[in-house]
Amino acid sequence: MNLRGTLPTLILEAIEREPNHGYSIAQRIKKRSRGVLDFKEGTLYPALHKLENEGLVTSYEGAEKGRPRRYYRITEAGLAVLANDRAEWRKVSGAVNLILGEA
Amino acid sequence: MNLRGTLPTLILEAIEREPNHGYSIAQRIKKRSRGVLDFKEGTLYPALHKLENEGLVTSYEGAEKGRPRRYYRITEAGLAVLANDRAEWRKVSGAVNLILGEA
DNA sequence: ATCCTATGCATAGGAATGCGAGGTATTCGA
DNA sequence: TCGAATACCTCGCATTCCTATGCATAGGAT
Repeated sequence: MNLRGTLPTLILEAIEREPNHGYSIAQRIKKRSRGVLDFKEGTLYPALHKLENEGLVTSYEGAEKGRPRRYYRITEAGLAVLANDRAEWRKVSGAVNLILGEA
Repeated sequence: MNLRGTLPTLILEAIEREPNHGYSIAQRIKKRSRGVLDFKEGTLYPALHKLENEGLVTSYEGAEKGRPRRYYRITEAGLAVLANDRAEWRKVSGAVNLILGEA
C-alpha cells in the first residue's frame, strides 16, 4: 500500500544527499519504510521524468561497468520543494491524526 | 490540500457514533482538521454514494423541517472497515514518517 | 552451456481519486 | 428583496498509481 501523492517527496528525499539511480531509489524507499511503501517501476520512472521535466532534478548517464544507469541529482529548486513538501506532509498528516485519533 | 485515499475513512469516522448528512460531514472534517482538510462537494457526494454501494453505510431521507437531507448511518461492515483503515493509516503514515524524519 | 533471478530502464492501458464548474432548490438574515 | 449559507447532484478533466509488457545485461545455479 502507498499514500498517493507522497512519491515525488520520497524521491527527492532519496537523492537529497547524493545522486542515485531509479532502481536504487525504489529499493531505498522500500527498505527505509521497512517494506511498507513499495512503489512499482511503472510508477517510479514516469515520476522521475516528471520531476526532471519540472526542473527539480537533473539526470546524467552513469557510465559504470556494463549496464547503463541514469542517475538523478536534486537541484536547488528541488531542495526548496522538498523542504516545503516535508512541512506540508507534517501539516496534513497531523490533520488526519487529529480526526483519526492518536496524535 | 488533502491526502488522497483518506476520504472514505474520514467519512466513516464522521458517522461512527451517530448518523449525519453529507453537507455536515464535510463541515465536520474541515472543522476537526482545523481547516487543513477540505474536501469539495464534487468529491464528497460521489464518495458517499460509493460507500453506500459497497454496503459500508446506509442512508435515509431526513424529513426534517423543510429542506430534504440524506442521512448516512454506518453499518457493521463499515465499522470493521473503519477499524482496519485506522490501523492502515497508522502503518503507512508511520512509514512515511520513518523516511521524512520525525517519528 | 543454459536458465532463472535480479538488475535496470521504459511505455501503454486502465482504474481510482479529487477538483472545478455547472445545475437545482430552500431558508434566513440584512 | 436579495444574497449567503445550506443542501443535494452530475459531468469532464487532471493526476496518480498499478498491471502488463518489452528490452537488455549480469551472476549464480543446474
